[in-house]
Amino acid sequence: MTDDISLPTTVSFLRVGKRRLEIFQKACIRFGLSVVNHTSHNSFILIDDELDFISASKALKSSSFSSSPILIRTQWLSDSIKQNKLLPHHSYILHANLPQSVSSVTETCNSSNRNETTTQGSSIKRERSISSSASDTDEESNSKKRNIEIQPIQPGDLPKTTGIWLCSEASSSTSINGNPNEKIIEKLKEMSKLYLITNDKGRSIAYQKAIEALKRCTHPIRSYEEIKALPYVKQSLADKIWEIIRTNGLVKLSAFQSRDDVATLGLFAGVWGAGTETTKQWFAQGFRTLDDLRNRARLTRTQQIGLKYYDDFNARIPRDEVTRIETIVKQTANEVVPGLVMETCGSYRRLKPSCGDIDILITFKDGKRHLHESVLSPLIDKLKAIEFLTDDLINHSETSSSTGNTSEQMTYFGVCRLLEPGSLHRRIDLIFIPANEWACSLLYFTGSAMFNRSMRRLARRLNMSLSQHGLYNGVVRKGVEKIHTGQALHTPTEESIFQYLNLPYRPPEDRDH
DNA sequence: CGGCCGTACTG
DNA sequence: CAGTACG
DNA sequence: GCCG
Repeated sequence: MTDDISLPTTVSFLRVGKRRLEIFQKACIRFGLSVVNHTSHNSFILIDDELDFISASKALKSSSFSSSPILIRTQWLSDSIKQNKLLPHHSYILHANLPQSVSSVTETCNSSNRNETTTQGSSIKRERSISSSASDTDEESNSKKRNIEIQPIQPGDLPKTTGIWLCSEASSSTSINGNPNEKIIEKLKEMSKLYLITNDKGRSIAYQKAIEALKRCTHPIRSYEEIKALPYVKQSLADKIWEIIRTNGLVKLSAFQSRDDVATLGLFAGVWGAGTETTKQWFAQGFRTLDDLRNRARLTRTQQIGLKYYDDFNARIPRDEVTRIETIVKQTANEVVPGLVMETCGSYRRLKPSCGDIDILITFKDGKRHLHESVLSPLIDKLKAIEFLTDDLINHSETSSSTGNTSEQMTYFGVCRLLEPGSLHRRIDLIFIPANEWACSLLYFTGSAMFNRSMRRLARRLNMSLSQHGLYNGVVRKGVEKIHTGQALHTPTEESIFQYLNLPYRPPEDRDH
C-alpha cells in the first residue's frame, strides 16, 4: 500500500487510553505497521495528543532510552484512519521547541466514538430516500414508496422487533472484549455445525441467527423471559439456552455428538469437494476413516486433492503467510501484465489474525475491454512454472476455452504453497472481475458469509437484488423466481452499495459477523 | 406451510 | 440435473 | 428452528 521507505514501519504507543489503543492497533495492522512495546529499541513513538514534548520526554527518560526517538502525535493515525490510507507523518512530528498548540479540539474523526455515533445515527429515523449519487431516474421515485422499517437497536436495550439486520451493525460493537454469553454461543455454534453436516440446512441457519442475536446482547442473560424476547429465539431455543445457563451443558448436543455417524460425517466433511450427500453415502458404504476413503471409496478429482491435503486445508493460515503469498501473486501478475488491480479479500481483508484460504480479486481498473482469458491463463501458467501453484480445483480459464463459454468473470480455485521447505499447501482463489463489477465483487468476496446473506436478504426485502455482479433495483419476484431482473444500479464503490440499501457504511473489519 | 442468498462450476 | 462451492 |  505505502511503499514510502521514509514512513515508520514499527511504532509504539505512549500514554494512549485502552479504547483508543485498540483502534490504533487495528489501524496499524491495516496500514502494515508493527506495534511493539516502547521499552524495546524503537525510533517511532506515537504519543497522545494531550502530551507536549517535555512531558513525553520525561515519561520516556524514566523508561531508560538510549537514542532519542521520533515522537509523532496520534492525530497522524486518526487522520490516516479517516482517509483510509497512511498519510505522511512529517507534519505530525513533535519537536522540542515548538509549542504544542494546534492539537485538535475539532476531533472530527476520532473513531473511538464511532460506535456511539452509529447507534445514535441509526436510532434517528432516517429518511428512506435512496441517496444515490448516480442515476436518479423517474423509475426510481417509485421505489420511495417502499415501506420497510429498518428498526434501530437501542443501545443497552434488547432488540424488541423481530427481524434484525446484522449488516446494519458493526461486528466489533457486538463483541467488546469477549461476549458474556460465550458459553451459550459456543454450544449453539456446535449445534449449528452438526445440523449442517447432517443436511439440516434450515435448522443450521436458525441456530446461526439465534447466535447473532445473542452476540449483540452485551450483558449476561439473567431471566428466561429475557431470552424469549430475543429475535430468532423462541420456545425451543429459549429452553436450550436456559438449560445451558442452568446446567452448563446441553443434553441434546451431547446426544448428537455421541452418535456414531455424526463424528464420521464430521471427519468426512473436512474433505474439499465432499458435501452432505457424499459423506452420507460414504458412511452408508461402511467407510469410517480417511484411509477407508483413500483405499476403497470412489472419489472425484477434486475430492482426491481434498483428501491428499486434508490436514493442510483444515489448518488456519497465519496472516503474515497470506501477505507473503499475496506478494508472490502480485509480483508474478505484474510480470505477465502490468497495471492490474489486485485486492486480497476474505477474512484477510477483514483483518483477521488467521485465514482459512486466500482470495485474490483481479481487474483492470481502466475499464478497457481486455480479454481476461489472455491474462488469467498466462498468470496461472507462470505460477505453476515457479511451482507456486501445485493443483487445480476449478479452472474456468481452461474449461471455458473448450466449451466456448465466455463469461466476463473468470474463476480459478487451486492449491498453492510457499517455496520454503515445511510450508503447507493452501487453498487459493484467483478471480478475474470486469471493472464495472469491482465494488460488488469486493463486497461479496470480503464477506463474511453471514454478512453477505444478511445484506442480500435486506436487498430482497427492498425489491432489490444483490450479488457479486451487481445491485439491481425494481426486481419483481413471484415466490423465489424472478419475473423482472430489474435495472442495474451504478455501484462504483462499496460505500455506494451501502447507501442504496440505506445502511451506514461498514469497513471490512466491521463485517465480521 | 414453504423458505431460509445468489451465483458458478463439475460430471 | 444434483451436488458442491464461494463469501 | 424461526419467520411471514
